Amino acid sequence: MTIEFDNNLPIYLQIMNYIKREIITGKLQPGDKIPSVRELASELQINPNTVQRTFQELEREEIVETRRGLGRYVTSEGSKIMTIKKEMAGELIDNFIRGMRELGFRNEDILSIVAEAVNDKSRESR
Amino acid sequence: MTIEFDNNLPIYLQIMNYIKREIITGKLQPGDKIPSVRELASELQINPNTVQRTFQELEREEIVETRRGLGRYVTSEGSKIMTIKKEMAGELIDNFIRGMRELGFRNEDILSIVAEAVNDKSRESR
Amino acid sequence: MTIEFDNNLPIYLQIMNYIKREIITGKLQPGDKIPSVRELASELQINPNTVQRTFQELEREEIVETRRGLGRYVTSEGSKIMTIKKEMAGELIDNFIRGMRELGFRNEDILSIVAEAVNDKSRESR
Amino acid sequence: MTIEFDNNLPIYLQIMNYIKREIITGKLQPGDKIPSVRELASELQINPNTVQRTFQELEREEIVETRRGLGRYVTSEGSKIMTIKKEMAGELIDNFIRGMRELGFRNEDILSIVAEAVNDKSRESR
DNA sequence: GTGGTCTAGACCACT
DNA sequence: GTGGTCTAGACCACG
Repeated sequence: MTIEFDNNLPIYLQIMNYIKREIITGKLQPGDKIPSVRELASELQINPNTVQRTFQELEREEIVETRRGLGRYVTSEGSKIMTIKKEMAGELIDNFIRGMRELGFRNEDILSIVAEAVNDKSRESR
Repeated sequence: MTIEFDNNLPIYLQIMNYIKREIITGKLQPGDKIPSVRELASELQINPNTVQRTFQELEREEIVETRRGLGRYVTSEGSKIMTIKKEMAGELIDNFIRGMRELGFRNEDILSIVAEAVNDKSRESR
Repeated sequence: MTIEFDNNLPIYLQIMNYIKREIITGKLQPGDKIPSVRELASELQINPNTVQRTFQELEREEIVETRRGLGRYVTSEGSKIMTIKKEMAGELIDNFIRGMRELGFRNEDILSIVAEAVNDKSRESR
Repeated sequence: MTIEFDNNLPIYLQIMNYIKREIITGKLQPGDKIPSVRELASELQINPNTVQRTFQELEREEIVETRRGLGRYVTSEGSKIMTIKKEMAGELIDNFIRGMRELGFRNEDILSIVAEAVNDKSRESR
């Protein structure tokens, strides 16, 4: 596991997003154990405090839960996962459409631009 | 002119975006004078230094130019405007599509979601 | 007469330098009349105050002198011209050599670089 | 570390130049940590904002990079250093030669003047 | 501890 | 009037 950090976004948010994506795409399943703070910190070469903060936030969002003395686990509540996915997608799309409208694009423009981009970029996907 | 400030983004960036949008949508034309630092600061109820920062960055992006002792003007190079629009739109769409892909959406999914969202939100547009 | 203004240097200094060069290279001779403030201002499309300032400074440096009711003239004292030339050249060379030394260049380096540059740039001269 | 400030040039530019020279002459190596904003500000007896401005500009020129919460470091890309040196030297020499030409000096004149000045000033160098 | 942003207010050079 | 720079001091997020 490696993450290329983007300097503009707090590291803890980048890790949060990374873990959420792992869950959404099924690489982390509900009930799976996630790495300990120390493990993850040394693996990613970052400060344990930062990892700690990541997990705190994930817990606040009820995506991860602590089992005393056993470690942290992905919430076993499967419905939560779909909720996260919808939330993240909803945010993405809202941002996008609001931004495009502010630039003066109309609905048809937006649709055709997306259509083009989606195909154009299919080469880059793996 | 009023801007509702969003606390998560630096004010100077929000003003930058605001002005870029004014240019893109034609409310500010190439060669137009933009407000002075002091004017805009008092209008927006913010510190002149913050406005100064905004203009400095816009100048670095060659969107605005200073004429000594006279004030600042939108760059008279019309071609710049299309460039800005494309840059801003490109960034929006890249972010969006990358994000959706990371969430596991496929091209068809993305397209249909956008189609739906665009119509759904047409009420809000004016 | 036209000058392309460089935004980093005050306009009045740029005009001063321009006039000094005209004198040094003999295009303006000692005793020649120079244009009036209004003439020069309208020719260069700048504020008369700026031209006024230029002339004031040139007068302070005794390069130009006012003859009441007749206009301004290049000083008739020929020796002054050589002085100006030496001053300007001296400043240029001091700046240059100090700068190069600060960058760690040695005497030999400086000489060879200048030799190269001088030849390299002879194409551009007209 | 002390800098004698020249009143004609903005302080932040003088510090920028100072740091660039430190890097070029090898006193600051790629990857080295540079002083924190507060440190340098108190050392040079200037306002932290001024130092901040300095570093911001150096960062924009990719000479320095920020590691979040850790401090700022000289870019580890060694090639950048030669680029800076060439840029700075190129600017010096361009200014110099253009200036001398404008004063009516010919290539031979320039060369001999430099030769003389370099030797003349060798006393001051160390 | 670090840097990033912002406010308040000042002085200066330039047009 | 304009912008450019600087000081003084504050608050915040991040690691």
